[in-house]
Amino acid sequence: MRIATWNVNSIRTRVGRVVDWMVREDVDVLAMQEIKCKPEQFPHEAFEEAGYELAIHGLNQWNGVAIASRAPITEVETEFPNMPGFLKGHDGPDLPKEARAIGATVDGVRVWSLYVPNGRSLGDPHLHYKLDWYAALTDYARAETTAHPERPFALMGDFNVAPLDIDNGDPTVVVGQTTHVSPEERAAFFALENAGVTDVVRARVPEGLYTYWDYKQLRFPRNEGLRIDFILGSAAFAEAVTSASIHRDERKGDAPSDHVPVLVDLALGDDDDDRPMIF
DNA sequence: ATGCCTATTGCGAATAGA
Repeated sequence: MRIATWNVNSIRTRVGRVVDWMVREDVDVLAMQEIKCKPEQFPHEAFEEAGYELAIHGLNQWNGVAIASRAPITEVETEFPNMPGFLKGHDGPDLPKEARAIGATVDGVRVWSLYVPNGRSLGDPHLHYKLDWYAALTDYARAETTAHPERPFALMGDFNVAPLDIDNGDPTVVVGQTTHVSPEERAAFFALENAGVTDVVRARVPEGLYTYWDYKQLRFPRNEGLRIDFILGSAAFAEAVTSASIHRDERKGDAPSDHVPVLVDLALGDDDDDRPMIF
């Protein structure tokens, strides 16, 4: 199974690019973030014509997540337990939930497409929201990997943290001045990894390969990006991974997303794609 | 450097992204 994540930054603007890439790369499952539309606005025909079914969670022009899959999608959820909500200017326990998470089961693999809150700036309430979101996600990951250790489980998406200094090549992203690299955000990311899910891509790609470059200030031509998009897999998921790649070329050309896709190849027990069963 | 990129809503300026 070839499974990928991509912050598409509006699926309506990017649908041709996204489906072309999926077909070209023989992708079986794609977790998308920032679709920026409601389900009824999603360009589903292009996916269906290419052989994919969809699970979509979008409430308005902000955020929005989806999963496309060649194999049937079951057990769709649009939030994890205790996922925080957010409403600017408000505080409290019962704020509306944003469209930042969708979970589904495909071929026995439990996958989530996640768009972690940005944080906006140091000291902004949105940063507290981001850290609360991480804490609830960490509790969920620990519970899920403990309850079903045999089931491959993956958290995929835009985590909006550059965990290591080598993941930050953007000179405007500075420890002590901006989000994404603060000790608190990095600690939240590492706590998530310590809850039973690990980065299955890092060891398989070159150091200093980013997944995001700001549209401004020639960030991409200067290669001043961030590595903030990840595939975090449980032990059962991680041991099935045979290869991984970051598709930097998808930042080139006309009307790219500011993020590029991240892909892993899984050798599952019932995988009949590429390896004949030998008796 | 007084400007910077893109998308959405809705038709312009505001919000958001990171």
